[in-house]
Amino acid sequence: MTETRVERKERTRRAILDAALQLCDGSSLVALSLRQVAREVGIVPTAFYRHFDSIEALGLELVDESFASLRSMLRDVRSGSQPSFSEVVDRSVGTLVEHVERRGRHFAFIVRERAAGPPAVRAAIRHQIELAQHELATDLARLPGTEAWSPEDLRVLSALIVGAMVGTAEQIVQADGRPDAVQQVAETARTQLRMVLIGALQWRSTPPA
Amino acid sequence: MTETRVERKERTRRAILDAALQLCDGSSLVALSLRQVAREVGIVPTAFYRHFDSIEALGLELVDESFASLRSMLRDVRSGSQPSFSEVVDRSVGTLVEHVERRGRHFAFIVRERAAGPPAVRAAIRHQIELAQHELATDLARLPGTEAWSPEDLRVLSALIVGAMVGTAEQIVQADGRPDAVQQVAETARTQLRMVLIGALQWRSTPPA
DNA sequence: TGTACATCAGTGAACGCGCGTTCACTGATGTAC
DNA sequence: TGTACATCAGTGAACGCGCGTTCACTGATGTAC
Repeated sequence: MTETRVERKERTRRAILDAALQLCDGSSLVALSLRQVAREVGIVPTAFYRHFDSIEALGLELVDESFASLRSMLRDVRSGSQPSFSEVVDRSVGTLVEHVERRGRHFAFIVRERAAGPPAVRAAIRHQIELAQHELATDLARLPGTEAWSPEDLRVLSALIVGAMVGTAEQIVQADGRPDAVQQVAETARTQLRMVLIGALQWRSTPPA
Repeated sequence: MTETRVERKERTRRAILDAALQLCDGSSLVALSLRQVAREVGIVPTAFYRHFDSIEALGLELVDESFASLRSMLRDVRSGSQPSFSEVVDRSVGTLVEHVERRGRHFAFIVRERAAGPPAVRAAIRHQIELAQHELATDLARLPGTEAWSPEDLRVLSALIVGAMVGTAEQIVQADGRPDAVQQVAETARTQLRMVLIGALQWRSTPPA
């Protein structure tokens, strides 16, 4: 016996998640059938039920996995001593690129299902993005220059930045591993973040004309 | 005879497009069947083929329709004399809100299928968004304060603004007609645009720290 | 105006297929003694 | 260590259903003369 029953089950479960992620790449979870997944994994369709109640339940699991890696990414960026804006921008974009490349299918999944997944999956993703925005707002409040900001302004700025990052992740996924395209997207993202942060820093001192 | 054969055909075609838009609301085009559409319209499934080759072809038609209204929106914002930044922001956001509310399902369709539609539909949407970004870059080049900008910086800024507007449209669609929620999203969008434009105006004179 | 023919949007039967889900089962792994 | 029993991941047949697509058709509308 080289593998316990528990380990074998976990391996099948993992295979189901990976197969689902791969098969709905380029389509959507709502167009994915339980039988396709079972076929890909090499089990009989009914065996699927030993692991998940439905494709939707599987989708919720994938949301959790995806955001676990996203949160670890955000933790990386936050860690370390208080850096300059320029450093924050470069490190944030760099970490995003690295993670999207490493977890490409998970990010593609999130980007897709956020708008088109089963309702429960969409709700779960929306919730996770709101959490990310909230965490970012908390961090922004600690940066010099934002002391006088209202919570509302912090929220708005966080939403803008997270939105731009989601857009960036989308384009990296679309670049599909071509290094020059990824570099171009990363450079665009860096410039955009700088523009936003410059605007934000002027926000109180220079009200809109 | 109150209706010619051509008029009757056009009416059915219209009904098919509307039914498809309604039925894939909350799901996706890839999960929509020809038979569902036919049932909703009140024709036999095979009659569908008198109007479209496939659901995908119908989707491409919906993309064209959606962007026709988006382009008219952008034309509205561009028209008129050279206004201040503040006016541009307020009018742009106002027009966006109005159009998304009036053409809610079309915008929801675009937002959804952009990430999850059939490949040809996704490509068509991406192309139209690129066109919109290009048009915006052209207009930005005419505003005072951008004379010294590189084409690349204009492109980056356009992408940032269009991205934020897509995000805003997404949230308006999500607000689903609740006036207070729509107002909140609109206010957020106005603030975001102001932050971005303030940053952009400082861009040359204040390089990132 | 009347007639004969053409067009073509919509019909309805039929097909083979993949789907989700049920059910009773098998047999290797795990546990109690 | 050996035996008897429990667990449970995976099996395989069966079901009814909705799907896209084919085909020959109908009959009202439109056109040519």
